[in-house]
Amino acid sequence: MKQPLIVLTGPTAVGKTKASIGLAKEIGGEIISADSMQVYKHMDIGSAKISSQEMEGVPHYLIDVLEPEEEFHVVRFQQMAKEAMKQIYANGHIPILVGGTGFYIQAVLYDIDFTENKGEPAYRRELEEYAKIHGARMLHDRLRAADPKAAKEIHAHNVKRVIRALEYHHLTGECISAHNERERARKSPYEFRYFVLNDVRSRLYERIDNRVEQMIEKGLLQEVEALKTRGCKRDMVSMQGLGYKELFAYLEGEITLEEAVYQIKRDTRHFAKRQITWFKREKQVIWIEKNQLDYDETAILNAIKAQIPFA
RNA sequence: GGCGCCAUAGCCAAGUGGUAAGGCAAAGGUCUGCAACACCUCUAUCACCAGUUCAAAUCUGGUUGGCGCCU
Repeated sequence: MKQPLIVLTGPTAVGKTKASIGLAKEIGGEIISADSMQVYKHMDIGSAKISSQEMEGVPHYLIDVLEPEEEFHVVRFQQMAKEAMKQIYANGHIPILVGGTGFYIQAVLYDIDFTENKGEPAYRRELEEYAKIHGARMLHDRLRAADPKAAKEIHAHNVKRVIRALEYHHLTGECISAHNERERARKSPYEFRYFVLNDVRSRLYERIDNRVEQMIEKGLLQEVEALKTRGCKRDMVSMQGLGYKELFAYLEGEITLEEAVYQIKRDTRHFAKRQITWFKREKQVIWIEKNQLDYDETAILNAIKAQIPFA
């Protein structure tokens, strides 16, 4: 029999955290964060990290487990999440995957296979160099020679993805297009329910703007300053986070504080939009529209619970 | 009251006789080892009216609105 798994996601600032606590308490769940920034210590304000008070005793995994200098990516997330799930099942509880990183959710939900290659930094660097010297077009031509199907699917300007496709081919001898096709057909090994909490766009954007203001008031700038003093560099994965990269630019004198705040709001809205696009494409998702439930927390919880037969 | 300047998409903004650049915002989308990343698609008939001309956002006259200066 398949193991149960609940996914609770939605665009940033929609209210996932709050709903997740209510849900966990009702069904005896434990929470695994599917968030690429909340894993990092010392990044509390900007990542809108849940506080221990807010956890209300519900066990949380993958929050505050890495230093900002450490690298984090899907593969690592997948490993850690699977481990956490094992623990939760051992506790006799239901894992609830909560967070806004759709890619990460997909990786554990469908147990996507990433293990085939270890990566070869030298080759990757060579490709980056090549792109810099000869341009994205030429790099894309190389991909066309190696994996024509992938070349058709990946836009030439998208250097990052082109490099990965080339790297994959170099490392495995297989086309990444073939790999993707195979993985796409995968069925989830879990008995899952995938909830997407959503709200009216204008309302969501308003919440985002307000939340950014609050972050600034709470001292986001000081948080970023501390990270900078600590030695964090802009090219670190952790410093790509919303709020961090913009304030970093401010601290280095590239933009004014006002511009930085404007950009954080704008980029966060863009992010929310991209998240929604992602969830629209995912199969078997259950949309929970807050406005249709009159923004009533109990109603939202009940709507979710009603879809969970195994709870 | 007089004189001068201006009026192009939600915002900024090119174009000064040949059939509306660009940027931002908004919207839609891609994504299978950096994903809070990276990338793609996409929005106007030029304040209004009349005239000149084969042809006007571009020239002329008027109307309306805004800005500046003067009395």
